[in-house]
Amino acid sequence: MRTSVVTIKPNGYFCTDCAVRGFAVCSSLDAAELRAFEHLGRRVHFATGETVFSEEDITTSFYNLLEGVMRLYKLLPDGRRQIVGFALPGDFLGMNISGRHNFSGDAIGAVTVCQFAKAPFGRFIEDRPHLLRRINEMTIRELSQARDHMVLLGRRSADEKVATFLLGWRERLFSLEGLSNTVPLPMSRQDIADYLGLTIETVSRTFTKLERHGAIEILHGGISLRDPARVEALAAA
Amino acid sequence: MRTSVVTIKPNGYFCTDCAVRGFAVCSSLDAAELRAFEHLGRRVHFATGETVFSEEDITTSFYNLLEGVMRLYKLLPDGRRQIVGFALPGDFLGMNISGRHNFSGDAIGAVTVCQFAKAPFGRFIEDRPHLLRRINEMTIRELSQARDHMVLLGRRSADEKVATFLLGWRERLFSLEGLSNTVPLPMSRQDIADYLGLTIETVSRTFTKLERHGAIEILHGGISLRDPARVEALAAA
DNA sequence: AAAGCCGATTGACCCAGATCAATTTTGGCG
DNA sequence: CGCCAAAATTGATCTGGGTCAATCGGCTTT
Repeated sequence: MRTSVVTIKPNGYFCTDCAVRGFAVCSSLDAAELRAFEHLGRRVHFATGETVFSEEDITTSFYNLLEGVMRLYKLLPDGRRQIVGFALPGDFLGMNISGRHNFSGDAIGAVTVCQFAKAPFGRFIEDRPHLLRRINEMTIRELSQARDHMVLLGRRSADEKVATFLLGWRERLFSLEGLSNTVPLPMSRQDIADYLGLTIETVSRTFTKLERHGAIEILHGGISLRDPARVEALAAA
Repeated sequence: MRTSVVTIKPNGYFCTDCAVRGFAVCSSLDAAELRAFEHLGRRVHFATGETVFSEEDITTSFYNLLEGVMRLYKLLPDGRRQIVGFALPGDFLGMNISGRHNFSGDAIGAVTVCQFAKAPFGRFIEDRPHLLRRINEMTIRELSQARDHMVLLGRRSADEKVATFLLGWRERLFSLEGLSNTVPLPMSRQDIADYLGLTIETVSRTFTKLERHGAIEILHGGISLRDPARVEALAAA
């Protein structure tokens, strides 16, 4: 038996084995393209709290989130913060037209990203309209989520915001780890408050109230939906 | 002199003469493509208050706004409304991935749109990646605006919201009708309130307050920026 | 020009959620 | 362990903006 010739990728990973292969941008690439694509990205790790990219920074890279959770946010000059979304594995980050990131992203817990230099990535896309179509599709989905979130921020009460957040977060985790009434919340209460346009105290009080009414149970690092129907009723209102 | 052969478009318009030719989606098409494109769209008029498309309706058409202003909004079951944006000439509407519109759009004043049936438009795009790129670019710009608006809705005071709105609206009109301190406001106070996540009374009171302080002057159908620097200071805060 | 209507403004009062201020709980770390 | 710092909870109080209720004013209709 002869020794097989194996290509070893510099950073030791293959796209074919990638955890997000099936649902990230790269799901639009066939096996041959994937081999070319493989040389474009490199895995990079970030520790808890580290910033992956900053608002107003010139965009030099795009990122494909592989592991962990990120908070994406914008700051006002006086320090007020609005979290515009949480990123989960499979999310593609960094697209913009101004040449600068229009929000910051940092790691909630340990994070692994697949980092692409902007120029080579742009060249790779150039003659692969199916990849562009995939990116456009993901952008349109994000835009739809952004509009839903505008409704939440502009027109919903604190109770409705919290209930909607819990159900929406559970729904997003569904595709990654299956449906469960136990919902892990890796982000802090402050993060949740800044996502919902509330203060940390209001978020805390609302959680406590929901627990008192038997709708949820507060766990370490998450919550459990004791009465999903009741939470849904609150969110629907 | 022989009689010249002239192609007459069924609805009597040519894309080459179109008011939004230079900055709408079609700006990515060359002269030859434009002639093919011309047969896809038809001009449709809507009167004040008419609905162009409704949330949850199956998407059968895309729209290129040619004349007028539209309000784009989502409703909660109990009637609360969040306006997610105002559309101006050149805006492209109707893209989604669910197959249904995810917001409603109706005419503020008289509106003219260029309507495209979804399927033929999709086929036209198929082998024209530059058009797809143009659409993607417009989507990314919208997403960036959506995120800015989330910050406004979640973290800004009523004064800041109103000041930011006036400047932002002036800025958007800039490219269409030049920079001016007189800002037409074709939408109602209720529309502004539903865009900013406020009530009509708060919008009205804030306008009055800005006028008392000499920052603006309230006109019929608009406002005039008397002290742009002061309004900018309020918005920046 | 009087009547009627609808959008906008103004005033009086109220309350959801913010702010301020302690605790209490949790999570490292020597 | 026990100590410290950070996060979360809870309580007391305040207030920005909402709610409710009159007007006001500009347009249309006759």
